[in-house]
Amino acid sequence: MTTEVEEESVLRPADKLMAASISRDVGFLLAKLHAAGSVLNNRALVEFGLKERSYSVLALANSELEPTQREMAEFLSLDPSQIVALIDELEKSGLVIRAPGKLDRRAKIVSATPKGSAVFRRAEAAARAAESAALAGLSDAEAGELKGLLRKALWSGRV
Amino acid sequence: MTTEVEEESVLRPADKLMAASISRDVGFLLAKLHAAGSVLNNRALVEFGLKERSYSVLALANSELEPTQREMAEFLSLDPSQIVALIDELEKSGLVIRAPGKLDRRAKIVSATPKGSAVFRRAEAAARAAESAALAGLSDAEAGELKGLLRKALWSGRV
DNA sequence: TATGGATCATTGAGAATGTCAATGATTTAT
DNA sequence: ATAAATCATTGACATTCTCAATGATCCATA
Repeated sequence: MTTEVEEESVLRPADKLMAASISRDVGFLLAKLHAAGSVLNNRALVEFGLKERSYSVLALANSELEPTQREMAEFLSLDPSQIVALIDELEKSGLVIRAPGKLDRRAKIVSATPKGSAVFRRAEAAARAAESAALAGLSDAEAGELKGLLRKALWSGRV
Repeated sequence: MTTEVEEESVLRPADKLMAASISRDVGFLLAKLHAAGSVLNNRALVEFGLKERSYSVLALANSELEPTQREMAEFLSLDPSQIVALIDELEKSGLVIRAPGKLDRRAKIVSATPKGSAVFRRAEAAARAAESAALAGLSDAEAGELKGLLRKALWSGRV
């Protein structure tokens, strides 16, 4: 997520490397598209005091699913200790609260405060716009297909 | 890329969070699939002394495209200084060499040594297997579609 | 109902990565 | 010729990753 994203769709020198075999590697393509999207995402989220990571935590907290921190960690592919830090931040900002799990008091259920919900709704709109920008090369139908394929790859048997 | 990847396709507790709005976010899906794939990739590459990063650099060096370090940095979405470190490693292992650019002697063209090519060929096979595993939920046709959509999103106008 | 082992959030340490500014060598533009 | 720009490199610093240890709580079983 280092290099800048060009506003214009200019033919850049490095694009000659598209011919290399690595550019048929899905892992590489995922990383590159994600990197480009992250720049746009973080740029869109900064006005809400959020980054991609804290945004995704807030999104889960804002759901009605009552996620525990551990569930968040697994779902977001992060270490539990990273979730602690992210939630500390969000809690300090008054966007989420921790509550002991109902069945299991070791676990902590994270939920958005009214303020957190309000911020999330606005941030979500900004994130959607950033996503559109990142997928500008695709039609709406293609973007939908992409989403569907990614979801299927992740949760094929389990959906 | 923290949490382990399950071998079996078991329904896990955190999967309930699929219902959250964030799981319709392409950025999130890209990150998650990439994280899962990275685990498999790095596991497959370790026997060659490579990681995902050094593998991708070696792949570019192994092409006939004579990439400069700067082109590699841009193409791989990395900072030029990270490329320096990666190539230092690969060069120390005798897998690549630096040569001054023909037109521009400031630039350095990185290319694979015969040993580097040999290692790459074997690593590539392992990486392909890892990719298949990461995309086990998709048919071959779907995997191809996914690849095509990712490439189009990245290089729409410029292909 | 007690006890041992497992799982939760949390902390902290150290490694790996990301980010950025400064440098000398070269190129490009004037 | 000179000035500005670009390349690889270095080094400093911030962020993120990874892992092991801890106290609290849960679960299984004797």
